[in-house]
Amino acid sequence: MNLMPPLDFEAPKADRDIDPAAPPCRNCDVVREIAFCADLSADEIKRLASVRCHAQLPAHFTIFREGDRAEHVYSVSHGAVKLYKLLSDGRRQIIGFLFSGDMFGLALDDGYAYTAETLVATQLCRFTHRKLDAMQGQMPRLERRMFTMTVKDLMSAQEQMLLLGRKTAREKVATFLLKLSRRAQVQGLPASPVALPMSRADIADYLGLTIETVSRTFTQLKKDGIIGLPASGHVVLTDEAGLKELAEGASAA
Amino acid sequence: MNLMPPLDFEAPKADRDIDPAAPPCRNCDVVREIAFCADLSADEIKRLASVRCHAQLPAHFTIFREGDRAEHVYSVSHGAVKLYKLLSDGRRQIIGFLFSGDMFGLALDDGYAYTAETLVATQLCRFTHRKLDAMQGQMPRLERRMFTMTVKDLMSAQEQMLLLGRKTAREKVATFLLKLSRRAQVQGLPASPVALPMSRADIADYLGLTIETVSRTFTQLKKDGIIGLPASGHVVLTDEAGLKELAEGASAA
DNA sequence: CGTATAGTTGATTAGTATCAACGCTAGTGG
DNA sequence: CCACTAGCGTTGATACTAATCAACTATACG
Repeated sequence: MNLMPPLDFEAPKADRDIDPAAPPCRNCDVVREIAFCADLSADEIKRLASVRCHAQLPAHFTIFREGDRAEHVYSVSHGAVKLYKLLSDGRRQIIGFLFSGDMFGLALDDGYAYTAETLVATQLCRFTHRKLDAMQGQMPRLERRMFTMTVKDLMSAQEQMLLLGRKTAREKVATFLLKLSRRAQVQGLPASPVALPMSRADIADYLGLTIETVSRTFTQLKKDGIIGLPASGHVVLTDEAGLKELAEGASAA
Repeated sequence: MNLMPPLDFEAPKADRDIDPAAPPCRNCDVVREIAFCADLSADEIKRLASVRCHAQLPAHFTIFREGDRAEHVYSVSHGAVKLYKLLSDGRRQIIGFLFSGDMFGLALDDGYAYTAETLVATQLCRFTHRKLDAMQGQMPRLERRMFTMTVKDLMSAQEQMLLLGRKTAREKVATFLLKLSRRAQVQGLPASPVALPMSRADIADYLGLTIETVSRTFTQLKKDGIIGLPASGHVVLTDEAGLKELAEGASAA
């Protein structure tokens, strides 16, 4: 099992590096379309902006920890974030990788249910739950949007349950690569040379495997001509149809 | 793996047995508190009631299938329901067991993402998405309530990811029993002789195990004096503290 | 250029799946 | 009313996937 503790053990001072006067996100065009700011009127965006903070965080920065009092909701402007839960002996399950436009930090009373950490240098939007709640009823489209995004997250989580409970290592890796590829396309990036901003350990903890099994599976898929591994951190989907078959569980080779 | 197809292969005629004039739920007192009808004003409940259907369904009845056009949202009044996803070769993952007050059937465009089937004779409330959408903005507390319930479902799904990806068979079963026990308490039932309305196959497909492993694990927990198995379908939590330790991953015996 | 970290590969083990047989329970028909 | 049968659950023997342990290589960093 994995004994990797969070990489950043400083007191969780999320406020450091959060500058209310920081400029808005870079790739706004794409993000505006998919983030929870989508669908809003100009007026609504203005009101929302008044309770928003931007932050530029370095890679491997702990945004908050499981159990921390849940004060903020976040939206990824640019970069990548992982969310994970830990067992007492250090076993870790990554419950999601987030990219531009994704939202996280929703919680009910009991504090955050997971730890959030940047994978790479990341720009975030931050909103306080309190202020959002105070605007409750005034921005129906925002509430609606957050609801829809949460339903989508739930369905994605259910897909992941199927993966974790019933798929083989090979199927898990295939599904993972396809998911990353589709996510890249949503961002307007090419489907095929997919960037892997996360480590093998992260992939393993996301798929319920060990580092070694992930590595072996990559190698095997490469040997079978299904993927290419040109450079560390990048995968070419040579045979996307083959990957899809694998991902859906066409059990025989 | 499991080759269990849905038990009911009739065309999905959910309308059969759905009688708009049927009486409202039995254990309303409890259900009203926890269902999504909670928090509503009398007026809101009245309006909601006007778009609601009740249904009394037999055990092992398929309510809808993965991929069906998503027309309704459901709330369990009385009974128990399982939700599951299938791989093409029949492998199955149960993504949730639902009881009184639980909601299901939310979907985005692409049809239901899972199949829903009763475990026992079950009474349901049904609402059409269309009519609920039409009331959008008019019943903020209802929307809020559905949102909160979805967030709760998401957090529960994330817990289950940790279970499926990182827990051992023993830990999985312990976690499952505790979860059932806590759910029973919410319904005002005793914590300890817990009813298991689902088969070993269902439990296995919920925990990402096989029937045999579930059976063996129950036997082992009984030998260790942690649980009692007085009759089929019931479990006594003899050593709740021990179960909790197990569930949290206190790895050593 | 040297060291630390991440990733790959190999050998072995362990936990759970698979295959198989058997017992129990409940429903059925004589 | 009771033997019969079907399905569920349990138990045992064996197989196999992925984990563990270990060594080595490649990459990044000071």
